[in-house]
Amino acid sequence: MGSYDFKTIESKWQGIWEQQKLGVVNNNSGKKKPYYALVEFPYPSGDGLHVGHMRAFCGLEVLTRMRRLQGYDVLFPIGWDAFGLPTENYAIKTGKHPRSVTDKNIANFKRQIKVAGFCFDWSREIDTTAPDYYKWTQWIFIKMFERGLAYKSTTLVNYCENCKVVLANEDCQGGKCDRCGRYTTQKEKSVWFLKIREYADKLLEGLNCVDFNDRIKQEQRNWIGKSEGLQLDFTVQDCKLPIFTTRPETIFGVSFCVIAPEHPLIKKLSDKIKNIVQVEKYILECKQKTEFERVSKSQKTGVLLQGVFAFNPISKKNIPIFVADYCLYSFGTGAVMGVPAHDSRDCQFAKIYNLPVIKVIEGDLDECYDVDNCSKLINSGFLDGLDIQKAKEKITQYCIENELGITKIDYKMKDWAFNRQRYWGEPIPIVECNQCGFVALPESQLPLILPEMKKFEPGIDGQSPLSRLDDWVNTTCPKCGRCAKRETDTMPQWAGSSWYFLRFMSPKSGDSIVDSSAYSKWGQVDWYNGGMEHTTRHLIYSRFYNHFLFDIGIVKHKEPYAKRTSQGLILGQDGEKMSKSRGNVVSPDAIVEQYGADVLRLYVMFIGDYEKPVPWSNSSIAGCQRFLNRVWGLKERLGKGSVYINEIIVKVTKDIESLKYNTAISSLMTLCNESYNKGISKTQYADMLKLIYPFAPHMTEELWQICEFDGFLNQSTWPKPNHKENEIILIQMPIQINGKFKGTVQVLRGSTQQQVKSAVFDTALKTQLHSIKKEVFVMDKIYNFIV
RNA sequence: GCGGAUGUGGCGAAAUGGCAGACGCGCUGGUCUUAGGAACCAGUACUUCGGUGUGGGGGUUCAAGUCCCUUCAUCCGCACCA
Repeated sequence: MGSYDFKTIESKWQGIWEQQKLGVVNNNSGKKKPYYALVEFPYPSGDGLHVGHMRAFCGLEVLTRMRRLQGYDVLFPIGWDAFGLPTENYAIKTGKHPRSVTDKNIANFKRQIKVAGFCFDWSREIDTTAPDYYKWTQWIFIKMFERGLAYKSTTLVNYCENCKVVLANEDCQGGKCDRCGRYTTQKEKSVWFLKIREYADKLLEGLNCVDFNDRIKQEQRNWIGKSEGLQLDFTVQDCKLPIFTTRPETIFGVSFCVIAPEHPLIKKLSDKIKNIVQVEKYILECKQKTEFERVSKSQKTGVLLQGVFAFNPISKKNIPIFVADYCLYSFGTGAVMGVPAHDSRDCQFAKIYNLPVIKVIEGDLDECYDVDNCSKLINSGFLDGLDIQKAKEKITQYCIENELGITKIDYKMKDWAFNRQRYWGEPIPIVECNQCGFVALPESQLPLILPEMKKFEPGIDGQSPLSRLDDWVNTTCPKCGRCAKRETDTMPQWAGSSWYFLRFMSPKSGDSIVDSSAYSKWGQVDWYNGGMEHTTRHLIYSRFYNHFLFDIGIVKHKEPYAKRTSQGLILGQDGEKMSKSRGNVVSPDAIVEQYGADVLRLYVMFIGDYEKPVPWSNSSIAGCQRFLNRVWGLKERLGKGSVYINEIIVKVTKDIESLKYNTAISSLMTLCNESYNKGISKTQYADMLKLIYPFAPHMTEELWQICEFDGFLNQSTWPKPNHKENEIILIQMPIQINGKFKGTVQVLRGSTQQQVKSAVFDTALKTQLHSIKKEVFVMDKIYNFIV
């Protein structure tokens, strides 16, 4: 059996599909059910597509190929998330313009996607760097600005010295810059923020009505990090010192207070703090610590504020105050009540400074951080004897009634630091006017085009390149007409990708972000697949954008994506993450060249559990090639015999719906092997080709034509199981004695207990079945005799 | 520390509580070939051939990889969040 000529066949069918406009879907073709499948549009890097993209795209490619045969109108678009640092850095390094670099990279990506046979709707291709696209990215920013959701504020922000850019918390998780890996520093800067925190609860609630896997939901919940507690006012001299706690019931266990180095109280009390020189020195040391040093939970440090005390309004005691950098200014009130008996961090700190440990919850351990909820309060005045929950309620109520505190909710998630001091991004459409303050450009002035620049290196001291264009910077205020200056920073890369799923519905709409009839056809994305690494970045940002657009009446669904899945990484053959430096990168181009697109597609779907990481194997891929060659070879043997295909139809359909591509393919392999043994009819072969088509569309289309089946395979219909009446299906039924497997008997499917029993008594097992105590029979599954 | 997962052959893995290891790779032997990194056929967990085997230990059940308890190990995410 020879192999098929994949090169000729694949380019032939790619040409035909392009002519047929196979991926193109019309917004007005009313009757069919719509289905919107979305894969994350790629960042067109200079390295080209890697096999990870193939896996990410192929999952929904397979689904959409099936959906079209099932009679859906399928929207499966693609575009380019093309603004961003790597392109800009590469352009600076090579002296090219990011536009030309981007265009070249896009052309390469497009070529690679096409030779892999993906069936995207190219008529809807979008590019976030195109002015008619980023017009709307800017428009959304203005809408947020108008509603007070975009504001500028001077505060400490994450800054990467290497990339010379301010970063959002999402861009430097673990304190490291996403782009270059370097630890970021904290810098005081004037920065645009989006009030994503205002949407924290909506983002949490929204998770309850979408079909995301639990891992994704949980990571998002953790990232948002909601905590509910009590904000309670201690007093220091005449000043209030609000502290935030989720454990108000431990209030009688407080033996000290800790405030963050940035806390304003220190300045306020500076003349009363006796050791202010020492305190200021400590604060300076904290500022000079790198993020790494600050975050690593080494020995806790701090300095006592001498001469001042905090008054605990509940226990009426005065307690010492420390400044210590384990207390974060960015969370709660920047001040903590120290309860060393019931908090491990406070305990560590108390040990260093010999502070009293007051136990207020009964328990065997010296330090009981994790007490169970039934434990009773002790040493706690009017809370004594209550369990933790009751005590919590009572103290909270007491504080509110006596106006000592309020219940408060805080989030780990911070507002989104939104501007970048770099060139290759969307200009922020705001001017600053001495008279009117910050003023948004009117919609008629959008898009605000990114001006041409020859030299666009980041400026010294974090100045944006655009600030060097005096002609561009100096403008007039749209409100009062006086002189004004443009904002010179650009938006982060996440801006353009936060709403792109909407643009695909009507990519050319000139007068609105999305055409309303197009929106009413497609609405939510039915299934969105992308990388796990975007869970607390793009996925959260785009949900935020959509909730906002819902609130201003642009979209009708609160949540943009009904279902979200994430493919696992494809690792190198060595089991390590693919990277150029390790030299373990597999290029899809090389695989397509050697094996063809169908084999590559089939293999990335067969390689393992779709949602788990899996190492690439250069030898395993040959199995997929053999399989396709065997399917090819079957065409010579049609009509001689018959094979059971109904179960396979059901299984493949179900498996494709539920990300179990590997088992779908393995059952097709079994079918193929059986067809060689038992023979296969022409109609069964037609069904088989349909089932393989989503994975290996080129070869199956060719076989469809060779076998002279009707029309094109891509226009046929997805097979349905065809159960013939009185079809005789024999099965091997396992027989157990005392729960141990003893052998099988061949019976008709659906045989009754009596029928199976008599079959068993026709075998040698009969001799072992003397005094039967009990029998367990499950039709078509098992017969267990207890003797 | 918190959260989420995952532990099954040499490898990737499969199994609505019902024959553990399907399917594929690799490996062993054979057929056919000038040749084999082609194709085909047979075999491939361990075994003292009674059985034993899904990280370890308990339990529920006629029946456990699967459910419950416990323990160990690995991976991922967040991480001094009060």
